[in-house]
Amino acid sequence: MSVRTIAGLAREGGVGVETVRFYQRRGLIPTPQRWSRDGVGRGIRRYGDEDVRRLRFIRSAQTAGFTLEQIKELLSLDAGEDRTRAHELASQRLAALDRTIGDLEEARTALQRLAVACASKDSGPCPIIASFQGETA
Amino acid sequence: MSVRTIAGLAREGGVGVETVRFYQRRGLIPTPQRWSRDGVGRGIRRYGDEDVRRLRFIRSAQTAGFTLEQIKELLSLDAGEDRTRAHELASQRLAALDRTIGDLEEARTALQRLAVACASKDSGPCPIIASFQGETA
DNA sequence: CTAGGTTCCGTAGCATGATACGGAGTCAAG
DNA sequence: CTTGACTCCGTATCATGCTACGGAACCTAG
Repeated sequence: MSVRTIAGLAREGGVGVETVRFYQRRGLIPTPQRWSRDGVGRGIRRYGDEDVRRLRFIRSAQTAGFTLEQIKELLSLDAGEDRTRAHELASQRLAALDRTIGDLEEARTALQRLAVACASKDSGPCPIIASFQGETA
Repeated sequence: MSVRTIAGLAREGGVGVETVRFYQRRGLIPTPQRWSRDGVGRGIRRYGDEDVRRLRFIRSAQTAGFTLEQIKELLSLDAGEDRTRAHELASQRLAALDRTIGDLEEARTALQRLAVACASKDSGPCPIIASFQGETA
């Protein structure tokens, strides 16, 4: 497939149509010209594979923890020459991501402690707050 | 230390005073009675160690990905008898957390690919979007 | 050529988690 | 017993990322 409407783009990107529009308003995705084959009306906008790639990149970058503003910058960098800036953004995010993953693994430990503590059939409350004590946090 | 004002509580919990108030309004932290030694005015509220523990628990639980609403439930469960519900909440979050950690590790790989790709001194744009392709997503 | 599903677009509203403001009350040091 | 910092409280505002609405234009199948 090579050309699609906004609904197709949204579907392939795994988001809703309104989300695509939202990204367009924020300047993350270009708003192509409206186009009609027969030249009668103003037509509707059509999207290509490049738009799908951009949209998917946005979702991935979000998972990596970039804000939409940063993603916007990354997208502009993708076309530019500023390797330094791109590297800087990536490194910073990588460091932050490692901290986050560490925090999450710590949280995971506490959560498992909690799950175990509340699994037994003993009566009485399970120590929810206490399960989260003793963290490096 | 055993008794403190809201500013002390906030400091020990690592949050701002307004955040403590916010949690009180949401019912996550109790609002103690106002108290004045000399019985003249209406006094101010004082907070104990238990409040500090609750506040710290809230921050930890947030890291684990619970929403404030869920944390509110956990806090009420901590005093109650419903081990089943507590276990359920913990298990669900644990599963979600594992998914998140997995996603983040995938993102980390992509990010590292990006950092490496943009580290070389070659001229020309570095393939930011392309660095995020080929994920399991 | 028409019916009804899409698209377009501006604007409004929502969910979450804070953060700020302002004025009156309270406290503690000097 | 004043002064300056802190507290209290209601209400307002913010930041992020969507999600919804409504009416006119557009497109396509029958």
